[in-house]
Amino acid sequence: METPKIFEPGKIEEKWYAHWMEKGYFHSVPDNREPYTIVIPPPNITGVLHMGHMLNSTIQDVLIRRARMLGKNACWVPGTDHASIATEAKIVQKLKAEGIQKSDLTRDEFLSHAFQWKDKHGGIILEQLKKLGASCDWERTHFTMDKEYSESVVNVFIDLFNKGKIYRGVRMVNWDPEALTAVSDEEVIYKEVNSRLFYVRYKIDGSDDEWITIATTRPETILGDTAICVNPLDKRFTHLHGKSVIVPIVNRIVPILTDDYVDMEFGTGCLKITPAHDINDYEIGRKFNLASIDLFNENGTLNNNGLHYEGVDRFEVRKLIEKELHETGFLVKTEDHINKVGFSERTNAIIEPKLSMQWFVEMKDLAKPALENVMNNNIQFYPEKFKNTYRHWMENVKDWCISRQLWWGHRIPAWYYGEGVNDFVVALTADKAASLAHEKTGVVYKAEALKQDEDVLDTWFSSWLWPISVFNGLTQPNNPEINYYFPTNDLVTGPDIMFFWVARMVIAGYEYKGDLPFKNVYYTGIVRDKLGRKMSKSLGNSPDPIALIDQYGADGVRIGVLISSPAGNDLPFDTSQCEQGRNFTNKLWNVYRLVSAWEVVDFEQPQSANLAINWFESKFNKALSEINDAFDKFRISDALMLTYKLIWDDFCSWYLEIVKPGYEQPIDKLSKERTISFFEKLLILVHPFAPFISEELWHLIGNDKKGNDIIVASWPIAGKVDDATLLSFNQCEAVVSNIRNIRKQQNIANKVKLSLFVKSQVNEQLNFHAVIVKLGNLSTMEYINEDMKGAFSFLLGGKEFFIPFGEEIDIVAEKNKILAELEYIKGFLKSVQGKLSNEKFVSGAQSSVVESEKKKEQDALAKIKILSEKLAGFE
RNA sequence: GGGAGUUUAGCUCAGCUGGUUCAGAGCAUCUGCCUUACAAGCAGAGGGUCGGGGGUUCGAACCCCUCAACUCCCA
Repeated sequence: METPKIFEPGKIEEKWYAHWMEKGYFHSVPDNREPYTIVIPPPNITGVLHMGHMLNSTIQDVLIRRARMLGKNACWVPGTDHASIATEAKIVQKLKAEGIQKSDLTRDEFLSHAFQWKDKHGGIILEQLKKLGASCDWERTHFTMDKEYSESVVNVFIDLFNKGKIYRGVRMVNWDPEALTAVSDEEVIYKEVNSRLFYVRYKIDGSDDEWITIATTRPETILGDTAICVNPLDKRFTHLHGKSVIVPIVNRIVPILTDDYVDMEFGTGCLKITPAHDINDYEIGRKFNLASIDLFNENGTLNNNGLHYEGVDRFEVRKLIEKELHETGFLVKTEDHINKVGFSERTNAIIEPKLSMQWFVEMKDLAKPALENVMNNNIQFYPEKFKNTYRHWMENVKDWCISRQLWWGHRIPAWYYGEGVNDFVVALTADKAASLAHEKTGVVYKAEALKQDEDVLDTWFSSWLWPISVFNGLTQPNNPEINYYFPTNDLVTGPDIMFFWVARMVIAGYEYKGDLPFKNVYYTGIVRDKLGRKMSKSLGNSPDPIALIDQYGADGVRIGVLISSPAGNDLPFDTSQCEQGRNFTNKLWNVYRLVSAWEVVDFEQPQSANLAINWFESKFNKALSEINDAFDKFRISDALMLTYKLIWDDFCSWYLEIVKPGYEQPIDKLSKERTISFFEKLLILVHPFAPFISEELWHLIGNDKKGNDIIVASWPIAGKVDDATLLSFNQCEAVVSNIRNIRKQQNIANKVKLSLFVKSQVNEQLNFHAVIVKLGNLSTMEYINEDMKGAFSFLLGGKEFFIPFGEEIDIVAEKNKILAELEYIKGFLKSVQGKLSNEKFVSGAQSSVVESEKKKEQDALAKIKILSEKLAGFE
C-alpha cells in the first residue's frame, strides 16, 4: 500500500487517545517514584474550550508528558469549578426561556434544575480537552461542589470563623444589581467611560441668594446627600466653613465640612457627600458621623428615599433628575468627562457601592506567609516580574467579602436563632448548631427552629482549596495521596487570576498544610487576535479550537499555540501558526516515508554516512542539553523551537540528505539502523508537543513488536558532545553553502556536477570530505598548493576553495564580488587596529579580549592578502 | 493619581556578568527549482542608527539620566 504524501491527523488521533486510556497511562497512583503533579485550573462548568484553555492546557500537557517520560509519576488532576455567579446567571436565563422565574422556585427546586443542567452540560469542556490530547488522570476528575469537596469548604469556613478570621458585618460592598449579589473587589473591573460632569448649585442655608456649586458624575445620588465638603486650604470657601446648604429637590439641610481628601483642582473643588453610595464618601461619613441614606433597591431602582423617583432605574433617574435640576435652575452646566466606572466581571453590570451585611475574611495575617514565600522564591514565579504585582497586592490586601446572595454554591454554615446581629452560631449541621446555640445562650433550641444563612460562598472560597482538596487533604488529613502528591509541582495559569486564585491558594496552602501548594507558577499570556485584541465571545474573534483541531490536527494546533508564546507574554494568535505546526507534522511524516522506503542490502557503509552519523550523534546530544535547559527554565517555546530546528534543519536538511541513497538505490544495514534509532529519539523529544503523530510513527517504525508506546518511552539522556566534530561540520556546511551559492549566482543547475579544488597549507583532507562531495554534487574534490586561475573562489577558515569556470562566466561580476569583500575586510581591519592602537584599550581591557583582537587583526591581514592576489589574477 | 513592565528585521520574540564575526531565530518577503521523502517542499538572498536624546566606559542593544509611546496592576 502506498504511504500517502500528506499526513492525515484525523485518522489517528482518536485511535491513540483511546489506546492510551485503555492502557491507563494517564492514571497515577502513589508509588516509590518521584511524583510530578499538576492540578488543572478548573474551568467553569458553563464553559466551552477557548483559545486561552488551549494554550494553558497544551503547556500543562507538555510538562506532564515530559515528566512521565523522565520516569516520574506524573499526575495531572482535571476538574471543573461550579462558578457560582456565572452558572447561576446561566441557569436563571435558561429557566426564563422556559417561562420559569427564579423567584417562583424554592431553593431546592432551583438547585435541582441547576444540578440537572450541570450533569448534562458540565463535562463538555473536559471532553474537548481530550481532543487536544490532554493526558489528565480522568479517574481523578473533581468538581468544586462534590460532596467531599463541599465538606472541606464548609469546614474551612467554620475553622476560620472559630479562629476569628471570618467576621460578619455591615460594610460598603460592591453590589451587582443584575446578579443581585455582592461581589469581591477583585470581581470589579474598572473601565474608562465617557460620562458627564454635572455642576449643581446648592443654596447656602440662611442666605438670600448665596450658592455653592458642586460637581458630580452621579446627580441621581443627590437625594442621598448628607453633607458637602471642601478642602480646608481652599481659600475660595473659607467664608463658608461651618455653614450649611440646602440640598436641591429633597430640601435637606446638610453641613459644609472640610477635609483634605477633597481635590481642589477637580470640578469646583466642592464635593457632595453621599455616604451610602461611594466608598470615599462612606469613609468621610464615618469620620464625621454622618447619616447614610440608602437610595437604591437591590436591582438598582430607587427606593422610597428616592421620593417621586421611587421604582425608577438609577440611570433613568439620572436623565430625569437632570431635567428637573435644569428646570428648577439648580443645574449650572454639564461637561463631558472621562471617568472610571466599576463593572461586574460576570454580568458586566455597573457596580453599585452599597452598604450591606456580609461575611468577610480578615486577610492581613493570612497573607503574611503567602507573601514571604513568594518573595524568597520558595514558590517561583515565571516570569519573575509578576512577583512585583503579587507583592503589591499582598501588602495592601483588603478583607475579602465572601458572601454571595445566590443559591448555586456552598451555603454559609451560619445558623440564626434570633433577630439580633449576633444571634447566630457557625456549625456544620443544624444539630451541632443547636447545641452551640444552647452553649452560647443557655437557651435550648431545636435544630429545626434555627434558620440557616441564605447566602452562599464566593466561588474562590472553594477554588483556593483546589490543590489540597482534590486529594481530600482536609477531610482525610495525611492520607497517603495528599502526602504523596502535595505540594504539587507546577501551576499553569493566567496572570489575570493571580489574586482571585493563585494568591489565595498560597494562603490556603500555608494555613491548612503549613506548606506551599506548588513550587512553580507559570503565567501564560492572554491570547489575542492578529489585531492585538483580546479574544472574546462578544467580538467573535476567537477561533473555535475544535474546528482548528479538525483543520490542522491536534498536534498542529498544539505547536501553533506554543511556537511563539514565552511565559507572561501575550500570544498574538494567528491560524498561520497552526499551519506551521501542521507543516511540521507533515515533515515528520515524510521522514517516515523516506526512511521506511529504504531497502537494506549488505554492503559497506559509505564514508559520508559514517561521518554524518558521528556528527549527528554529537549534534543531538548538544541540542538535547539545550532543550532540557529550556524546559528547566520553563522556556517552553524555546524548547519547541530547538526541537523543531534539530529535526527540520539538522536531521532532515543535513543528516538525511547525506545518508540517503540515490534514487532507487539500497542502503547499508548500519546506516538504516542508526537513522531509525536517531529518528526514534527525535520522536521522543517531539512527543510532548505532538503526542499523536509521534505515537503513530513510533509504531510504524517498528516499535509495535516490542509492545511499548512512546508515551511511556524514556526521555533520552544527553551523551558526549564532540565539539571538534561539530566545529568541522560547521565548516563543511559553510563549504556546501558556498558551492550552492555559486551555483545559484551562476545559474548552474543542481544536476551539473562541479569540481572543487582546495588550497591548503597543510596537506590533509578536510574532515568531511566525503560529505562535501555528496552534498555539493561534485565530480572531483582535489587538494592543491597553488592558486587556481579562471575559477570562482571563496575563503573559509584559512583555506581557499576554487571552482573552475565553466562556459558563460561573468568575469566582471566575479571581480566586483571580490572587491566588495575586500572593502568589507579592510573596514573591519581598520576598526580592529583602531582598538589596538588605543593605549587605553590595550591597558584597560582584559588580556583575553586584547588577544582576540590581535588574532582578528592577523586573520584580516591574511584574508586581504589572499583577496588581493586573487584580484591580481583577473588582470 | 500611585506602581510595575515593555520598546531589537514587515510580524512574534531571543540576546546571560558590558568584550569571540554580536546585531540573532522562527514566520513572512524576494529569486530559482514540480530534483528521486515532503511545493504543507528544496536551495539561495535581501532586510534592523537595537524608541529619541544625553551621559559613564578603552568599549554600550546591555549601566545611569531624560523624553516619548504602548501594556498591565492598584486606587
